[in-house]
Amino acid sequence: MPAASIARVLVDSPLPQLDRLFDYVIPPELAELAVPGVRVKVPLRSAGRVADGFLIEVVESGEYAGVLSELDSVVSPIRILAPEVWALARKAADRAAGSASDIVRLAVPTRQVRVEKAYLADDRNEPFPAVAAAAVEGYAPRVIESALAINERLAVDAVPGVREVGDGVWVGVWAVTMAAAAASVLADGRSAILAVPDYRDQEQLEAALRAVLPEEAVVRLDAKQSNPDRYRGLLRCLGGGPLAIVGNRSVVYAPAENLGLIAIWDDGDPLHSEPLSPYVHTRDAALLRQELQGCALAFFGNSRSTEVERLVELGWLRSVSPVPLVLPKVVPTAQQATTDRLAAQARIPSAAWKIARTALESGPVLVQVARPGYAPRLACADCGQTARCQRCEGPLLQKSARSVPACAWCGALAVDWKCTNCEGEKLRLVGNGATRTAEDLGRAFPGVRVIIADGERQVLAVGPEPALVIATRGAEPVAAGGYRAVLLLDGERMLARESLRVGEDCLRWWSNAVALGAGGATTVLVGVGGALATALVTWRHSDYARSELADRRRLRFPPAVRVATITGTVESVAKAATAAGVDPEDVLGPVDLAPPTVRTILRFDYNRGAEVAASLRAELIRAATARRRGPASRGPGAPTMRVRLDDVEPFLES
DNA sequence: AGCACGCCGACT
DNA sequence: GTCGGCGTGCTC
Repeated sequence: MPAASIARVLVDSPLPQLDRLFDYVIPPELAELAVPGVRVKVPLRSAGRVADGFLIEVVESGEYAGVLSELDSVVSPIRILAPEVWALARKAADRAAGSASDIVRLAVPTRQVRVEKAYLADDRNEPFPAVAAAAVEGYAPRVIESALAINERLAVDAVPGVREVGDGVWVGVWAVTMAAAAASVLADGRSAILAVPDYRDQEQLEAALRAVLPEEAVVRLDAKQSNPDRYRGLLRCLGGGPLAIVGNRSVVYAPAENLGLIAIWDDGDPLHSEPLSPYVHTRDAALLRQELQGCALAFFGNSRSTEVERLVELGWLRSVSPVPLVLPKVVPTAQQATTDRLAAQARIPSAAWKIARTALESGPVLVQVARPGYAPRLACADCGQTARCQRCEGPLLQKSARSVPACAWCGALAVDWKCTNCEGEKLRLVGNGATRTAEDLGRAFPGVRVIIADGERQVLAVGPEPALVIATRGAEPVAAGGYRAVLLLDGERMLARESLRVGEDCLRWWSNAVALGAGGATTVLVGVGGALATALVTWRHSDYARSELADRRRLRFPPAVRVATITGTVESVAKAATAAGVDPEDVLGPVDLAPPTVRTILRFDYNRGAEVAASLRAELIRAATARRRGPASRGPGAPTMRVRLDDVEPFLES
């Protein structure tokens, strides 16, 4: 054993100026425990103050010229931060101009002492079962399996539809495909990481995995779990055998043994965008990890994001489509006044009403709407001005037919409401929420059961019996046997959202609803035409993504370019923008947010990414170190500078 | 973040 | 000649 080794330690602190490794002498009594990956405590700055950290590496001689302190203690012998996860954290943080410890915090949940003790005491650790490969169906034979075996990177168009994977349990075919892909990797003795945006997808994927893998081969790591459960899952990953690790966004940082595949479902879903600094998107973390570890990588989706399409065009990802192609039947219908009495009652085109009526004879029908509640907006009955809360100016809405209108922001009931414009006292309902649509449809289809599924009333699955299922976008339940028809009612309203990504988002919402239909089911897209309707009807998602990406290139919008959003004082933002050295034409702003905060957006090409991120990072450290400098940035009111790279919605507020 | 170091104004 | 103001900078 060498006389005095040095431990290089990552201190667990969000401060940008501490985001590097610190050297400590390993005292002889800790020599055996001090190995890479363990949690440690180290003295920092003043004697007596200890900070938590992770031991990253043990070296013979460090670069630090000064006098070294001693490692205080090793918290636990478990090497909880795997070396490849550390490498990923460092790389992801650098790309996002953030701190590696912020990523490590996502990767390693807080320590659970009891869980750890139980794990260490239990040396008969669960065995890792042998796994048989399941064929990936719906594509050319063995195309996906062979690609995964040689660590290819794929963009896979999902097969629309649903399938039964257990006793009355139905899931999207995509989940069956991903489970089979995972099984083929596990059968090869390698692990698979499977990332899904939300718990509804998670439930489906887990059900599909249970059908092809033994229970002990599946580990879940998701935000809905309790901390001890997550920690137990993480320890299980360290066990040494091949596993399918399922979870949402931060599962991409799981310490998978012998990683063979990272698979991501529906990468366009905004839930894949990490809301915590440094805001690294699951897709980007997966791409970095694939490069570092050389495993297979696959993006699965019913639609295609412009980001994935860009990588396909670059040749970084290979596009794989189902064989034979599965084309759902989609009919666009104009939002026209109808002469059909019952259809008029339901406020839907008569064609849609007729299709729904026929379909309801054999099973459930899905109706997708944009908003929950009864009336999403209220207006003055006399002058038409949007009604606002008299206390806080928030918009009024009505939750059910007989409830009193209330403020969407503060919840205050709008009693004794008076129009600020014309003194009118009567309110008029504007627009239809899911509840109101449900009432209207219920009247138009007497005797049919109506089920409402939205954020408040979550329904994961419905049976094969005839029923009208009214769901807000993204909250659609899976129907046993698939829906016999799908009505996309609020397309026009969904498109009215002001966002760079509206088209892409709408196509994703609609496609995910279409994919829940049974084979042969008809989807009616109401009130939408043009390129989006064409894309849905032809089911050529890559064509749409390609033309969308071409538009973004023309306008220099992401993902054709990368963007950095900088907020802070006028001076700090201007300084950071200048230091980044991007073309003046690519500096957008500054625009005023809440004074004295301003925001500037920088655009830059991918090949300049590392450079720009490093320069913004340096500026952040400077701003954090030299706080309270000029009189303008003095005091606690001065906003701290913030940097966010590759925001999904860079041109919108918040 | 904390906390020490350091360079100018009022004091025994 | 010294005590202490807080502005500045570092943390192995």
